[in-house]
Amino acid sequence: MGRPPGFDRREVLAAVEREFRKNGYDGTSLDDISAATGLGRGSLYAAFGDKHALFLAALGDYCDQDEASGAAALAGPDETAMERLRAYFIDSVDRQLNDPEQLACMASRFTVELAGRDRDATARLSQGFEAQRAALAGCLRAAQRNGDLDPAAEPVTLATLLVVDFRGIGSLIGIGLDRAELVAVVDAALAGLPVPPPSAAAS
Amino acid sequence: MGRPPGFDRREVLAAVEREFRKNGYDGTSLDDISAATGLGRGSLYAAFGDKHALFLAALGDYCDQDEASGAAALAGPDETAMERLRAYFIDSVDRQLNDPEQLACMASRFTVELAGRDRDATARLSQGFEAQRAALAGCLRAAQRNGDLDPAAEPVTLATLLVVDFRGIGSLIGIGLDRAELVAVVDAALAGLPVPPPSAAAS
DNA sequence: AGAGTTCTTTACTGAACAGTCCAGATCGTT
DNA sequence: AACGATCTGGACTGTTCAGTAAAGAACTCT
Repeated sequence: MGRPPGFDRREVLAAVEREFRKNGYDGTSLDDISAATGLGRGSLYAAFGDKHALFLAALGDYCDQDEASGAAALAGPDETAMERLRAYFIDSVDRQLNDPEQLACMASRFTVELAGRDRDATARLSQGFEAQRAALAGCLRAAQRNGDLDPAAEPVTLATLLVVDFRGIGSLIGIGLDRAELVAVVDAALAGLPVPPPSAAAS
Repeated sequence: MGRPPGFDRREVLAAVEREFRKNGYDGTSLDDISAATGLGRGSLYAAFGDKHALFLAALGDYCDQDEASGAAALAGPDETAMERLRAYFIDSVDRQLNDPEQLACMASRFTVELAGRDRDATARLSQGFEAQRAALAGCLRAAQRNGDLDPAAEPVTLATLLVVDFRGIGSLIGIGLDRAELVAVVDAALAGLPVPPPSAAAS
C-alpha cells in the first residue's frame, strides 16, 4: 500500500516541541523545524498540517507525557507523600538546570505567550494545569492522611499555590538563580504548608 | 532650533510596551507599533533606533516605573508591613484582571520569552527581579521587627519565594482562574510565611 | 519674514516568511 | 519484476518583515 513514513512521529514531535520551546511560536520558522527534524516542508505539511496544527500536535504530545510523568511521580503511599512532593520540585529544578539550553518548561512558556491569543493552545494548557493541580492535590491529601498536613486545609487551594510555585520557579530559572537558591526556595515553599495543630498530634 | 517632536516620549513608549506585551517580541511588527503609536517608521527609527533598541527602551521604561511603584507600595511603617504585603499582591491581581486584554505582566512575560536569547533584555529583567526581591525583603524585615514574622527566617529567601509566587500568579491568570481563587492563593502563600515562635511572643 | 534645523511621511529594498506543488524516490503488493 | 500508492525534498509564489532614504512639512531663532 505505498511507501511507509520514514520517520517516527513521536521523535519528530519531540524535536518540534524543542524548537518551539527554544524560540517561541512566532520565533520559530518552518525552516528551523525542517532543519531540526530533517524533514522537508512537504513532509511536515502532509503529516501534520500547517504550522499551527503542527504546534498543537507537539504541545499535546508534550502535555500528555508531562501529565503522565507528573501523576506517576506524585502517586504512592501516604507515608512518603511529602518526600514525593519535594522530589517532584527538585527534579523539575534539576531537569531545567541540566538542560543544555536551560529552556523554560513548555507549559510555563506558552501559558504566558499564548494566553488570549491562541484558543486551542490555551485550552490544552488549561487542561494540563488542571491535571498538575489534581496530581498535587492528591499528594496533599495523602500527606493529610499521614498527619503531615493540617487536615483542615483545603487541598485544592494549596495545590494551586504549589502550581504557582512550580511555574514561578520555572520562569525565574532563566535569570540565573543558582541551584542552592532554588532549593532553598523550594524548601521555604514546602515549609509554608500548614502543619497539623499540636492538639491532634499522634504517631 | 528646528521642529520639536510631535509626541510625548513616555506616552509612545507606553504604547510600544503594550503592543510588545500583547504579542511578544517576535509577534510584534513595526507596522503594529506604527499603527499603535500613530508614528511612521522613520520617526520611530530616528527617535529610538531599531526594533531591538525600541523594545529595550520600552522595557526599561516599564521596569523603571514598576520598580518605583513596587518600592513605594512596600515601604512604610513596621506595624502595617504585612498589610502592605497583601495589598501588593491583591493589587497586582486586580490590575491584571481589570486589564482589558488581561495581559500578563511585562516582567513575567519576557523573562520566559527572552531568557537566554536576548542578553540586554535579560540583564534589565534581572535587575528588575533584584529590585522586586529587595523591596519585598525590606518589607519582610519590617514585619520581623514588628513581630509578625519569625526573626530566625532568612528574609531574602522568603522574598525570593514571594517573587516566585508573584510571577507564578501572573502567569496563571491567563488560563482563567477567577478572582476568588487567586485571592485564596495569595492568602495561602502569605499564611505560609513563618510566624515567630510562641516563646518569643510579646506585644 | 526668512533661513536653518529638525521632525514626519511615503516609497523602496532585500531578506525571510508560510504555504503549495510537482517530479522523483521508495516501498508493499501481486 | 512491474505496478500503484505513498512519501520526500526542492523549487516556487505571494506576502510580510525590518530597515533605509529622500522629499516635504513644521517649528524656532534671528
